[in-house]
Amino acid sequence: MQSRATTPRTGRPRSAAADAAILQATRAALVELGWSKLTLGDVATRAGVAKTTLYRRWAGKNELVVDAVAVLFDELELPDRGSLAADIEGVVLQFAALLNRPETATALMAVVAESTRDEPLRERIRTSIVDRQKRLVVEGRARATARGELPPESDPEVAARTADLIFDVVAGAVVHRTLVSGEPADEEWVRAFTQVLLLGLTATPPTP
Amino acid sequence: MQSRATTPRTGRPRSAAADAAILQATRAALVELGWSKLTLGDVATRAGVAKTTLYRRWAGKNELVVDAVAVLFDELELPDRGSLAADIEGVVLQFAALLNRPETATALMAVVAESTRDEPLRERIRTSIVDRQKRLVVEGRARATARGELPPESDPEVAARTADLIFDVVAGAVVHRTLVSGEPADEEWVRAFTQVLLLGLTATPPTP
DNA sequence: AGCTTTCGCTACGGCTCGTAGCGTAACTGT
DNA sequence: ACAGTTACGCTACGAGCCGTAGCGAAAGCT
Repeated sequence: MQSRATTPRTGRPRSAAADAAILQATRAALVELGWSKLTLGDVATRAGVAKTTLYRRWAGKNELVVDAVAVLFDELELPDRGSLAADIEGVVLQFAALLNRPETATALMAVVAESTRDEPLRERIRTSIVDRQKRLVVEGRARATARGELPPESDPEVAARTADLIFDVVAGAVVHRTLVSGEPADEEWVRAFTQVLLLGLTATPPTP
Repeated sequence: MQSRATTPRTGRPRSAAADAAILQATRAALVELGWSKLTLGDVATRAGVAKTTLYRRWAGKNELVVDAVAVLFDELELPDRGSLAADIEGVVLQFAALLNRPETATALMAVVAESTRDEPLRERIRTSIVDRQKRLVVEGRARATARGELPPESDPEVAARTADLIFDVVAGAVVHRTLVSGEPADEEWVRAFTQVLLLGLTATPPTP
């Protein structure tokens, strides 16, 4: 049994430096050119790498860009700000700042568009990008439950569904606000959004 | 003063039938090929029109696809289901069904991606697609206010900001759920989402 | 050493783009 | 009816990018 089925044990190893150079060149090209005008030949030239090398590692533009952008989502953190409301506001602002970077916004929307007709690509997006964000939701809920701000969830299946719902609402709202509506997710907006979300999760229905 | 500054009164008029054929061919090509493999030459052939005719009316792929898809968003309606919750559920399900059509999802994400580097395109999307959806929010709130389910809003500026917030939350959540998370916005999900949203908008904060 | 895999480089056919040029069709005003 | 104006279909073109093939050299392992 070998450590990785896809990695041969013999022959010249793949250059890790080339990998890093290609991904960085991809991000730079995204900033300058955007999605549609980005060409793999250009990326190869920027990275100081032959075009054939690029095609040996990635099947096409989609896969390359997903990998190039995925690491940016690792920057998201969940600093403990003392209350659930403050935590949500903090992570939403971080996410909004990430979407303000031109390479992130363009790349994310473009690959999602392509993924509607490409199931493997969708799976790649899910594992490389979506799941890295979703952990923040789970973490935040656990922290709030420990604080006593949220009632403890007994049924794990219900908890998972609720986490998915929160995740889609938060990420979707920020993306739609910044990219579709084209208006900034500034502090004022984030405060109003957080209030609605928090109320929706914790409040008791008004008694008539 | 002439009716339209861009329409000359002399010469051969542009064929309205060609316009319709081109837009329909664009939608058909989107379904079959998706965004990246869609070529304008192919669209022209499908529509039974010369490629040059297509370029005389649209600047490129982006503009063409926006116009081809915009009309689909006119199908959205706000049937009176008797309560605000039911109204929201209804329109969210409609929107989810619209996003399940392959041409809508692919096209919407792709043009949004391009619009991050193209201000005129963003404006075109806003007037052609976004504003057509936003009217539903305004309409629904007015109806709910008349029913007494929502308190009347005195400050029109606050009302506008709230409408924008609701719109981004609703549309964003549905888009993110179906396209990014890749799971269906079925009735169960819609009910849970509506409950959170409605509670967030109407409930009073819990007294400790 | 010998073997294996990757690398850089060059070159290629194929496709799409967007435009130009031409003759013809459709409509308007005199 | 006739001239003027604009849109149309068609063909052709240079340019650019795609993705692959073939080669010799480099870099590792046994």
